[in-house]
Amino acid sequence: MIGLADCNSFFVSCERVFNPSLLNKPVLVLSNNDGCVISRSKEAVKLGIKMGQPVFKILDLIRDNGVAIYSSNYVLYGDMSQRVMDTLRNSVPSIEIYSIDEAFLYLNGISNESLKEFGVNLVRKVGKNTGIPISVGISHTKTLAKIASKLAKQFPGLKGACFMEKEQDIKKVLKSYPVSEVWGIGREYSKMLNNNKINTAYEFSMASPEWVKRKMSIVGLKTWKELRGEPSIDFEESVGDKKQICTSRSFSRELTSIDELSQAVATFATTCAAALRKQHSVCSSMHVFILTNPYKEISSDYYRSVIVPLDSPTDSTLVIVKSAITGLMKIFRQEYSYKKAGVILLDISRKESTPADLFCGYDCQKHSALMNTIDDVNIRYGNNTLVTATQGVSKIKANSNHLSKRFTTCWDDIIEVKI
DNA sequence: TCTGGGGTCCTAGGACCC
DNA sequence: TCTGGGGTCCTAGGACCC
Repeated sequence: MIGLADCNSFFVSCERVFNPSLLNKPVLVLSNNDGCVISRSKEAVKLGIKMGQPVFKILDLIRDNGVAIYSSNYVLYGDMSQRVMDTLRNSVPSIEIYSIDEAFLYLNGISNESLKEFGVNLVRKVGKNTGIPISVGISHTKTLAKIASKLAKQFPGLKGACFMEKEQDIKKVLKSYPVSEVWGIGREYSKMLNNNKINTAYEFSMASPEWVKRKMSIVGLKTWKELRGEPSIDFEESVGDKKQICTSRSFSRELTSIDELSQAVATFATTCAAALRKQHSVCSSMHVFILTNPYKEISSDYYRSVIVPLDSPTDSTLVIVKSAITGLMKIFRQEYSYKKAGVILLDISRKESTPADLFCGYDCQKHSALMNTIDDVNIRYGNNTLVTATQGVSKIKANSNHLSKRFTTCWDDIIEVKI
């Protein structure tokens, strides 16, 4: 049997742990720049606030109902996530961390008779250890476990855990489960399926495998099999290396000068390079892109991007920043103002399996030593303590007007709270 | 005024090979 | 009239996830 543990309104729940007055009240956590809603408490959902909704459209609703709002505090959420995962890891044979707030549980060795009780106890244990409420779904496949966890949230009588085992029970659930809510079936496929008179998960599971494969590729076929109880999506215990590393941001205002844009792109490239080194990899090309504001009424839609090949595989911030700026110069146009930019590192491979390049054009060993030092300093004293000159010192600041403290990780914040 | 960010996998089609 | 056939590799774009 496979389980799925899913944190309820995770970001909101993290805020509540350190501010219990938020319990039972409508609370929102906002995206970067305080732009849109990315986590909602149950009470906020009841007010009709949608996931992804732009904040400026619901200001009245927020004011009239006393909704508490928070800027996203990823340092806090990342740390709380680790605590939840630690408890899960200590409670089952093995786990697969699927996202910041979800993990699949491998339940080998636990008898089916005790699984229902096991789920309820796990919910209690995580709540006690971390303060975070979770839901647990248990069934034959990952896709069915996902559905079970949704039911666990939906029906309070289940005490947070739903065990879905018997064929007739599963059939009954699938018959009233909208196909659009099945894991792996998004907006486009839902539309297509609905057009073909398939509205429930059960109807989908009754379609012919040939038809499903033709319309939805083998990915769709895997989902089809999983709904029928046949495990088809692998359990991955360890996370592999990333195959691409992306850093991109929207700006709080539109940027027009190449200097400001260069600073931003250099900063993104630097963040990417640090992540690259963290997984002991090198990259041999990158993608740089810039966008104007797509929501502006005067249509000036403008997306430009360029692939920059590197002379040899590298993990040097200096080389990566320089190449990113070279790319930016190729796509920048003076007559536009830009709302967003990003850098994606591509062609990533393990550093130790990449042969040294005799002709790389700079002193690789010196760069390596320098990068080690930069990483050490930035780990010890905080990100961006040591930066390249291109990044500049007057950073373009994101809007983040409702930020909570880094209660669990930052000494300055902790002291301030105590006082 | 104001609209997130970071990933994965699969397929079709083009370029190229002999 | 008729213009080979079989294969690989790469990339862009489309779908999905949280």
